[in-house]
Amino acid sequence: MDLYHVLTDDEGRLSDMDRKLAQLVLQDVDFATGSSISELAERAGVSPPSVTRFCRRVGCSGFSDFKVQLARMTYVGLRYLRPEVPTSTPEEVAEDILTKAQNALFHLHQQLDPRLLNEAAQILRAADFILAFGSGGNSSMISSELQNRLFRLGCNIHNSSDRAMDLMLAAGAVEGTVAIVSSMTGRDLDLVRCLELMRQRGVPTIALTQSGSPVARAAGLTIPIDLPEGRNIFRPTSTRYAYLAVVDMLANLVAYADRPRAIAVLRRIKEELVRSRDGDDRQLLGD
Amino acid sequence: MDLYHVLTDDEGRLSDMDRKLAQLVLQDVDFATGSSISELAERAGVSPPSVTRFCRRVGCSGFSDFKVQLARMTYVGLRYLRPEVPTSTPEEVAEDILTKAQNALFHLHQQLDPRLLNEAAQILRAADFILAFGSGGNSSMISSELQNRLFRLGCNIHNSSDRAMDLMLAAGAVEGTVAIVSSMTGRDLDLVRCLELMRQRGVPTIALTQSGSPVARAAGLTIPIDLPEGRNIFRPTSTRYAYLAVVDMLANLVAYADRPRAIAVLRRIKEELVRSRDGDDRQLLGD
DNA sequence: CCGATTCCGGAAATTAATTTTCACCCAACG
DNA sequence: CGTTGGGTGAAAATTAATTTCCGGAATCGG
Repeated sequence: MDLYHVLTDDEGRLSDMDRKLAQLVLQDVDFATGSSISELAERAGVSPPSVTRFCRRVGCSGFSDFKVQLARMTYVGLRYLRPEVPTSTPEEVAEDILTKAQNALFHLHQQLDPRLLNEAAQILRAADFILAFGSGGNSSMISSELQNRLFRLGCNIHNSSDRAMDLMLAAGAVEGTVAIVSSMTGRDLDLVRCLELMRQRGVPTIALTQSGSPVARAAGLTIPIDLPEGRNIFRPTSTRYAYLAVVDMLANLVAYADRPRAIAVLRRIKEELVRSRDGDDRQLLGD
Repeated sequence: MDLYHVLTDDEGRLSDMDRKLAQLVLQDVDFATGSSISELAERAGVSPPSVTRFCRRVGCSGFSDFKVQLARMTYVGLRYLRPEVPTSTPEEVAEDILTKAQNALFHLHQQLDPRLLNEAAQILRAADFILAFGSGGNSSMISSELQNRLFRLGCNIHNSSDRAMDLMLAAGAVEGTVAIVSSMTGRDLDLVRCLELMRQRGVPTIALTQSGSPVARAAGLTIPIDLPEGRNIFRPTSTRYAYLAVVDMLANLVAYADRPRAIAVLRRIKEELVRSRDGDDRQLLGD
């Protein structure tokens, strides 16, 4: 399924010739997708049958299928293969950012476990009160986004990006509270402390973070978001798209868990908005 | 080049049969990319040569090239074609959200004018002080994100999501100020008022909004973000990804406009962060 | 309304590409 | 040193794509 990983041969499954081909293909994906089997074979210095065999070994049904898979992979992964393209013109910057964002979403898709997501949504749904923590430019955006999305669904929620405040909130959490935290590095020790405090007191905790990190270990339920960091492609900047998508998903699932309530609240908010504007009702359809 | 638009036949350039084929292809891209020319021809009820001719007419060199182009296009646009998949299971919700987000990015890519982007970045770069406005759950995220990204690059910037405050800030803006506003609907009349106030006073204004909207008309420079709203696919929820990407691009371009300054500021911030954490230096590499 | 012309699509033939078969070589191992 | 297994390329076979050519339908002019 994941052609890219097969081609990079992480497991060493490929023979010498296969590796030569894989390298050639990765080096110039456009050529590979555009050429015929014999052109590719010639450039690689092998025979056409070898190319066919190669395609089979990497999991495709034939050369034609290989090209399609390759093309499908590239759109998302092109920059990933040649990461250090210097980006300086506005076109390049735009392309680069979009590709990285799409890459982040793509990888999220590959690793996401919907059951965990759903479990988290059910916990949030059942909460009397939700605390959303996350500090630093990136995670604070996520926690405020959680607040923004969930209050519309009838959840009582407060978000905080203030570490000192977080600790107090955590220490003072009463029964019925649920905490959801975000940390891209997973190494925010104040946050870990908050999670520990709350777990001791029986407050369910959900973390959006790197798996295996201190924050992940301290949380009751972790939704792991692990984007490859190789070659500095997945910096927080692009990782945010994945986090944001997870928030979107959680909000959707919470909404679906109790549609009537969500619809009722959304409608009230919408009415209020329409009243304060020039009849524009699009702003809030959000979900 | 842009296969998707040719296939949707916006210009009515295609013949009846071509349209039939285009529709079939769009309906089931997976089948089209996976099948042979005769399979596709049979399912469409046409002859293989017609398929070849069709491929030529839509700008490909042949059927094989067509499949590759299609595969390249698809990954991003797939769900757009079958939008009303009812989403209820966690898997479907996850898939749906990711696809919509990728769609939004895809469309942004298609319509974005990098020159405008660069122009905006240069204006921001030259500003003594930047005001970032945007209210409501979505645009307030964007304005706070602008603040978060640009202050790291050495820009003096303040963001506000408070309409009353916005008006005061606009009225009081001194020379050297630049305003950048975000409005997904473009119908925020308070924002329009702010823009008018500032333009009168010679304060350059940049808007991220729908083209042709009141906000767009009131702004000095508009970076249009028009995502198709048909069939409710591009609700604000997914449009945010596009807005966020534009912020990313602007931040990048501002940074590149004066690398030394950006690097110096980033380094200072990073040092501070590392000191306050357990040596984790990844959080801020942002760009 | 009729005939000619043009455009378009399909059948068959042609051509090109891919895949299979088969024979060979090299390396590893008995 | 021979044998066996894995892998390779040449050639053949097969399959797929494309071109050619012809026929039919629509259109326009008479």
